[in-house]
Amino acid sequence: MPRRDELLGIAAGLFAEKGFKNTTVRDIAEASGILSGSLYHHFDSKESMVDEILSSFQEQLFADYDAVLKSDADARTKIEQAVRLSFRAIHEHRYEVAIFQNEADYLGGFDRFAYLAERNAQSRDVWITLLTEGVKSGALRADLDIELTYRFIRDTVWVAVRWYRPGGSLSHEDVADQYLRILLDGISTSSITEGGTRA
Amino acid sequence: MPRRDELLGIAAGLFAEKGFKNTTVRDIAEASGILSGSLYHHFDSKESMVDEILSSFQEQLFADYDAVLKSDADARTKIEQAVRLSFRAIHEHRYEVAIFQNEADYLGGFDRFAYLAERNAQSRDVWITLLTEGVKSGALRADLDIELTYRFIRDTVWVAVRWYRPGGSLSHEDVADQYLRILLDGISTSSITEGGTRA
DNA sequence: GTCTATACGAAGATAGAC
DNA sequence: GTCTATCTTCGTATAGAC
Repeated sequence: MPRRDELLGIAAGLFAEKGFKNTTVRDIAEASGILSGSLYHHFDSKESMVDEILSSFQEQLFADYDAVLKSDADARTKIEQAVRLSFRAIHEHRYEVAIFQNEADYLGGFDRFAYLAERNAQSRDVWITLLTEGVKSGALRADLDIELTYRFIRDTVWVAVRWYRPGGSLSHEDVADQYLRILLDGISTSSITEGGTRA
Repeated sequence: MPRRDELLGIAAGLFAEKGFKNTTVRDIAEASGILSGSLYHHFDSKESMVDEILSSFQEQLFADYDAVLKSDADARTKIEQAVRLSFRAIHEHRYEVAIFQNEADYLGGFDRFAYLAERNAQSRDVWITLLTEGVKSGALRADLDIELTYRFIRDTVWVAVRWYRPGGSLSHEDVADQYLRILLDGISTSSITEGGTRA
């Protein structure tokens, strides 16, 4: 692995654990076994490091979403796929996901990170499309508040990065299964609706 | 309102919006219309400010949880009450909730904020108890992974502080209703279980 | 590619006048 | 209760030697 990538990986771990602002350039250098000045041989600034970490991750993630969106599976399958790929992303890129979750609000305020907001909007489009399809096709309840459901799914999925650990008792596939089960069917044995389709 | 509380409120807003570390003592002073040195007449440090904000909020919140836990309602009702009071807390104390959500991990590392971890454990106890009761009483599916379900609920509820705004199109009661509906019944019109109780 | 040395600014905090 | 002035430490970043 090129030195540059190695350093980025170390930085990502620290940013994810302690936060961007709470991680000093000296911390990153020390964790890498070099001195802070030496980092500037590889990067122009601490900001450039997060930038590279986040942008390369996002690019990959959205390529995956696009593939799901464009597939010809039915609405419900697409939703399941989108959820599963999100948990896979948490598994494979947990530092990147954590940094995005924790810092996007703050970083998004700078011009340089305007793409974060764009990606967010893009992700919303994907989900709103999938959910709308789902309701139209009859796979999802017709009385759903699509916007709220989108937020619910988005939050539910990504927030798992706070506790998910690769190598724990549940694999990312297991977690995705359980989450989907709750999301699709709920935790209750009986419905609270009056006049729902199931009761 | 005593000056002290007024200043705490202003600080809370800034901490919630920009993060603890990203908010400078000078920011707080400026937003309060005074100079940074003057803040130290009221507080010994920036840390003391978050400390006071978080600890007083937590005390109140846990009193509410305890009341639910000790009530003699059935398991399902208690779960609903616990969810509703959480959304009410988001409504009434959104800065405090946001700060806790964003900074607990980092702050929890300091001795002074050890109580945050204790409160977290306490909250877990409440939910595990409620969910276990729920399964035992037959109100919740017997095949639930209690630990995972706890995390799911905790995350789902509190993360709403990221987008909920008082005065928006949905009241906190509306949001709680919709969340409970999804949590309890899911978003689907038909079950994905094979051998579930409903299918 | 890393080190030494250091500049520069920002941030938390203090002392004493008003 | 706030201001003026200031100290100190820390963090980002740079320059040039090795």
